[in-house]
Amino acid sequence: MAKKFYITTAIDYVNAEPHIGHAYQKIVADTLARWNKLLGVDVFFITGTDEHGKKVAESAEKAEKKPKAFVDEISKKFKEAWKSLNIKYDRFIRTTDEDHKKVVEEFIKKCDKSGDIYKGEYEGYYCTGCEAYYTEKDAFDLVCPVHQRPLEKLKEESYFFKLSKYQKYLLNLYKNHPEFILPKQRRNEVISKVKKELKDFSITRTSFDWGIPFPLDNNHVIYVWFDALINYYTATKQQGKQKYWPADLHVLGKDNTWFHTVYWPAMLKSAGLKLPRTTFNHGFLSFNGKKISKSLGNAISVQQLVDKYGADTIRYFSLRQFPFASGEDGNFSEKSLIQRHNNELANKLGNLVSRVSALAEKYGIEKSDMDFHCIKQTYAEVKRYMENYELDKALNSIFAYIDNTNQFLQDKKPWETKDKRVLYEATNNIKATTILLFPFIPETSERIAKTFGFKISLDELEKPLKTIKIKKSPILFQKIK
RNA sequence: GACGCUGUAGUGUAGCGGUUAACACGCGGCUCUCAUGAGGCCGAGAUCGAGGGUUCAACUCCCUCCAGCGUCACCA
Repeated sequence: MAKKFYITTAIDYVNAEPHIGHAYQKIVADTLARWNKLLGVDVFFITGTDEHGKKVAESAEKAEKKPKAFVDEISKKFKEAWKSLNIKYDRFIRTTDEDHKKVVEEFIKKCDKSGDIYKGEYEGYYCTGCEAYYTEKDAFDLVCPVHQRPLEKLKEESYFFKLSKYQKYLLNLYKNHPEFILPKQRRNEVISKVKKELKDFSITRTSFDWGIPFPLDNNHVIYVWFDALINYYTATKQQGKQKYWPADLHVLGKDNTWFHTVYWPAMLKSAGLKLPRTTFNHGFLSFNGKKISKSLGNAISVQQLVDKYGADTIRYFSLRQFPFASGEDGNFSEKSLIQRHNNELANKLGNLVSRVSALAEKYGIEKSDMDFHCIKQTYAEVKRYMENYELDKALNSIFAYIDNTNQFLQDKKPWETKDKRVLYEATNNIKATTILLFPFIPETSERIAKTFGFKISLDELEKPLKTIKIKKSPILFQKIK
């Protein structure tokens, strides 16, 4: 039986439209999913939207829409954005999906059976003007930052999850499974915080009703986070998908780290379910040097970007520019994107395909006993990088190989010698390059494969190419500016 | 404030005990002409944040300092 790989992205909160920050995460996850598929692994890849909670209810109200109509609309935009970027997921899960609600209810009952849910009082600082609670961090001097008036200390009935009970369990988990929290610096942060103190957390609300009803008490709805995390489990409860549980990799932003590395494993333990293998907590992107912020209104839409630059350019740039594995923040600058598009995609890859296909059309290709050593080596390198989430380095390796092929051509001068075997070799190199590039820039890879008539599959990597008639490729990447 | 991370050519990064300190872009020169005014070759450019220490040997380990950044739970 093939090895399985269950990969998820965070599900996005639908109080605003998708921006490049959301897209970055999906691109990485899609590339990892495609890479594993290429390796012959049985992959299950999900993404989706998180649609409950107070903020969504408020945003809907502002837009003068019913919550459901509102989330339907925004959720659709996320779906469209991922389609335009060729994010090929197996399920797009929404927390308003019927099966999800059922699974969440069952999940809570299981936690209750374990004795981890109790009724208590949620205490916080409340502003009647905002109708919201503030933490002491947000509200200096316990004064509402919006209304500038003192906050009231209020109590509200709420159900709690016994997180405190799992402190030792979690610390053990981090110790015995260092790969549970990647990258390393995030792990350190979590460990030191968990060591300090772990408080139980409130899992229900009564002040609004846009949420899944709490199965143990109908006056309450479930707090969004508790409901949202369970989506990963829900997706595997579908027919035939049970075999994928637990997740092998949760890809998420560092703002979600605490929930995925503390709440989530404790919840799963409580419900008697297996834990995911790895959570990868990546950094944030800024856009042209500025923080992406809904309030600043500078969140450029994914659709706009794709229209402007093309899906593969966005994918390539996102994966090549930022050292994903480091977990550091990065700056998505259009200037750098254009540079990389022109130099790397157009001049190196695009031009190589163009020159080789033109030569092959003119002179033809003829099978030769070529050496696959370099191809094997590049593949091994790329594989190693991919295992470590070093997508930028993997691309660098592939492009070094493209440089090699350009050098090889310069050296052999097939336009003078008309040596069909040289062209055959160059064509094979392009084939290898294309196969390795497929997870990163699928659309372009497919176009190249069509020009040279090969299948995108690892089996083809070292197989000799069929000597079909080749026609000059259309331009793959038009230069920008 | 607590804890943690980072500081390497103009820019983005790699290296993490012994390298002529690497790669990409950018920059300067030369060159081919099959190709998207693309490609190839050569070159300039870094006393590896500062100061101590450990070591036969430090960008690489330790300490101090300076600078920047991150996390600090109900924010998807």
